[in-house]
Amino acid sequence: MSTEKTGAGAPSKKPLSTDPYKGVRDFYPAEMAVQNHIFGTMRKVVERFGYSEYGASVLEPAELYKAKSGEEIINEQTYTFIDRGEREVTLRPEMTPTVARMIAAERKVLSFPLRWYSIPNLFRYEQPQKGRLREHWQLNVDIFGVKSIQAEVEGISIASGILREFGLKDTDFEILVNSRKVMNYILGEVFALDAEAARVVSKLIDRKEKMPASDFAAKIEAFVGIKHDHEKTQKFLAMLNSQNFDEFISHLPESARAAAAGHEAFVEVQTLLGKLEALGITNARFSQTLMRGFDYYTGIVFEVFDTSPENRRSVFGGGRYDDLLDIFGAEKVAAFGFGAGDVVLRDLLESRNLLPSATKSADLYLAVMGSTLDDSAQEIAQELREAGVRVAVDYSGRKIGDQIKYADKQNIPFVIVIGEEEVKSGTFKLKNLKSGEEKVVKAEEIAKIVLN
RNA sequence: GUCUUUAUGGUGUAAUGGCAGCACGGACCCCUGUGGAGGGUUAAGUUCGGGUUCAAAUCCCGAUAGAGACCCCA
Repeated sequence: MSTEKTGAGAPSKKPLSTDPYKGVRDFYPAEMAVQNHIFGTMRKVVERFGYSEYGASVLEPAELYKAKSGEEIINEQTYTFIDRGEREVTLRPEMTPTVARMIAAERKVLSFPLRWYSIPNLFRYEQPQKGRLREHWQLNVDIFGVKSIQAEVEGISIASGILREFGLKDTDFEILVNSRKVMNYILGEVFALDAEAARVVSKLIDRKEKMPASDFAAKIEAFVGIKHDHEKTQKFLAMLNSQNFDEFISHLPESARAAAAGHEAFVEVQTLLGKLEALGITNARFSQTLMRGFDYYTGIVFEVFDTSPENRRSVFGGGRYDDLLDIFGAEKVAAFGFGAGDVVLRDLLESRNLLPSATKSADLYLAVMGSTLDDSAQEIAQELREAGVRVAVDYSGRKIGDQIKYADKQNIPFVIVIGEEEVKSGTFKLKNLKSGEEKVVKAEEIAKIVLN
């Protein structure tokens, strides 16, 4: 043990682990470059739609998350602790309550509509698994103050636009759309389930794909108010298995069909799909089994899935939540938004080879012939930096060959060797490491060639 | 919280109860104004804590961490 060698008599301490905390990641420069690429692409697309970035602390009063669900139990999947002033504090597990809080606070001052986005890190205490860690970053895009379906159209266009910007084709992903109003109507009115039964059945529907069809059927039949009515159960299941909206309607009980087809919520879904298609978004479709876990959604909900079965988790998800400001006693604001987590997105891009390859830390490396020339090299570098070139200087005093080797390993494309002659004459041999070419240039020509 | 599975230098691996080895990578040296080469030197490892055994990287128990599934999903 190396530690035991060191201390002469001193009690040896166990060295600290270099592992990051369970379920969180270190971002070494290579991973950080990927992360920056992901965030940069998101920002580019979102800002194209006129959205402004906001931010907030990772710490929130725990009550913010209790208030939302109305349940007493603070969710077990949060990091919650008591601070030195006896306040109960939670590391934010999602951004929506925070942004709702911010908007409620400034409700009277802000002019709507607001188009806001943020890329916060979020925490949840759970067992890490594919696509789920304890800390992740999530793009949050929200539009406030737009009641019309155009908010949904815009939000889903952004989601689609981001994935396209990453290089994905419309066939690589699909956008599933449902409506809380549709499902409330179906479960509550058409199948006459009480609120509790509707809630349980909603959860079941959400998990439908995770269990054998027979189990699912048995649970549906056993649970809900359609107990002992086998025919009705079959109808219900057939409805859930529908491939499209028309089929879905056709499986409703005869008596409800006409009313449903004309129901505002049903019309809304179809309108949305029509408008998306008109914008060239061809991969959106109705999905009656899409539920989403949040209780606060009030209308349209959507999720984006990878069409290859490798990534089962939704890449993006969101919906309309018009009532969330209620808990702050603020006047209602219409809201539609979605989140896009970095973990699942990264998995998706990686599986399709759409992540950028190594990035360069500098454009030009100055190899220096001996440390007496360091100062001269600094001066040359400084001038080039003023011209916008990213320049790094070698102070190692190593042999030129080694210095060039280093530049190559760092993926720096150009090298200039700084020696007595160069400093005196002001002309340099600019070496392109990719091609091996070497070109004699004057100082003022360097920037142009390197930045090209 | 539950289950499955894994854990050997920085990385990738070998050693199936009997000398912890190899490759790549790192540092240094040789080659002294031009890279990926070669030669040489060197540092660096059995995740942690128990147990079985004459003997443990190897078998057993526990912990921790990774991967994945469940639960949950914010």
